[in-house]
Amino acid sequence: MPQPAVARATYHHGNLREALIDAGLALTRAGGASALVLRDVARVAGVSPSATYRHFADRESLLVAVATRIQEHMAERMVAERTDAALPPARDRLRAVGLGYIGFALAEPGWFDVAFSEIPVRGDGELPAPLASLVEALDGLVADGALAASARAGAEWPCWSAVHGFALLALRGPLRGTPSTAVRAAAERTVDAIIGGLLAG
Amino acid sequence: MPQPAVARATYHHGNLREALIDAGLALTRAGGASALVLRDVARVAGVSPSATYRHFADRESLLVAVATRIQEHMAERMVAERTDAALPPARDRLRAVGLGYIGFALAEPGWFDVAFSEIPVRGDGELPAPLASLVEALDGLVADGALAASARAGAEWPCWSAVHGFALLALRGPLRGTPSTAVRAAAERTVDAIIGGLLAG
DNA sequence: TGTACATCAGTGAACGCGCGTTCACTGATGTAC
DNA sequence: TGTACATCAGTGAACGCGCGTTCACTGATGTAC
Repeated sequence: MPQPAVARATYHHGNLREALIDAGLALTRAGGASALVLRDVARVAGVSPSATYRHFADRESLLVAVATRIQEHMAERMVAERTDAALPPARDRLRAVGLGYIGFALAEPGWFDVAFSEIPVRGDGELPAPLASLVEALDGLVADGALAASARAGAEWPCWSAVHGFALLALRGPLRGTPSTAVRAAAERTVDAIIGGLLAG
Repeated sequence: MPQPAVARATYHHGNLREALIDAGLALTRAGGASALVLRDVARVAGVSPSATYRHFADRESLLVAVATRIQEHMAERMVAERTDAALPPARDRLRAVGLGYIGFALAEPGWFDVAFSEIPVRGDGELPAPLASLVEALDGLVADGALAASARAGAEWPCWSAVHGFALLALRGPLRGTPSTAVRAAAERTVDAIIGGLLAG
């Protein structure tokens, strides 16, 4: 039972909305979406449960706010790094994006759960923040001539499917409990296979 | 509020265990794992809620029984058919298995949820029933020389990852609501990409 | 510069629902003699 | 063939917990005059 993170000096909190999101981040990091319990969020923020309703209409609103924050955080962490110097840069960038997605999921399973398993996807057709680097990487491959312009549309789905599915199999599926080096090898193979197939097709 | 499926004539049910599983199948088909509510299951089976405890230790046990049944059902439906006569038979069989997995998920989202999203995977290292045809298809590719024997180990993961991820993106992700022909095209592209990459690597 | 008052941001207690689970019980069934 | 009794498979009511949410309230803050 965590105590209030910060004992408040004043009756008015000052920045409760942000504090609630921070509390949500702390709780979901350890426990996933189901750990976002309003009583707990309020306690961690040092406030009574009903105070949350001054800033969020309901639990779902807070969950969406937390999920969005996580997606932004994930996008920052996924700035592509070189993973294989033998590959052409554009292709390696796509590889890094894929491995970064999986890497984040395995490093932060609770957050990944909130950001990509529990949240219904936004209706506006906009992709979540971490997908922006996927889009960029694919555009880069077209610019380099590695991917035909005519094949660009919809190229996100094979890529995203492979890494998303792998993350879930590794977190909740039969790969759970497998030594991390073996998981890493399987992740690389999955990413390399989907990219290879995409560029060959 | 569904009424008892069958009004019982006798005090003793006769085959309540099976009836409870059937009720679970009916409920989860429409509502996924969260629709497996013991009161509802009992009502559909025409029995009082506490009667379920004579046959299952708790909700989780019933859920596992229902999930297993679904997996068996899915495996039966996934008997591979030719999908592309231009491909070598072994390769086309793998393609059919992948498209079958996705097809089942899209046709029966509630059941797919129970069988592959909510259930923690069995600890015995055994793969769920529908994966047997994946194993067979991969073995067939090795027998045909399309896949090197040295590359056989772990080849399940890229394949399963791609179709599993695609199913989830199509059911809960941004592809939800897309016309089914477009979804089908994206599914085929995803399956073809992962297979192409796997056989090329 | 001080006072009245609207407004905003909290509190604390409780409501209410969903739902797994338990408990004391009753009806039906089979088996020994 | 009938009776006593153990055993099994149900019933019905209620417990109890988690947890989102509401409601009447109180403390703090800012603004008009």
